[in-house]
Amino acid sequence: MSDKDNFFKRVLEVAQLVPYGKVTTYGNIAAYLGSKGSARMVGWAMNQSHHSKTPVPAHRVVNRNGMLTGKHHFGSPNLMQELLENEGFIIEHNQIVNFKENLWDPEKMSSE
DNA sequence: GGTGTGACCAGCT
DNA sequence: AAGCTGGCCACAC
Repeated sequence: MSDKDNFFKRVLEVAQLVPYGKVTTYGNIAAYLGSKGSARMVGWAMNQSHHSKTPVPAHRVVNRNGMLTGKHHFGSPNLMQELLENEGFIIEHNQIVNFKENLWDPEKMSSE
């Protein structure tokens, strides 16, 4: 395995672990990886997630406010919202209304 | 090899 | 109260 992919790939893996109808935050993923302050890196990995061979549900990853900050990176700015709404989410002003209700934490799995 | 930036977060002014 | 800067780690030029 490539050692350089440790963080980058780890973020993608966690993102792929997010179940249907659930969302997680950059900070949670970063904290789960042990680097709470590297939330930016999580977003960066998401940017490269398009480059990743594996399909990454980046639309299930939002910021701490539940806002679709990265919707602009999905190819279509409304694509992210459509995907979330398709999973039963309620988006208002680019923000997930029931975000907190469907918030999923990687640490909560504790299946490591 | 140094500088800048990036889909963020939290603290300080 | 709101705005801004710093900090974190990795990648591109």
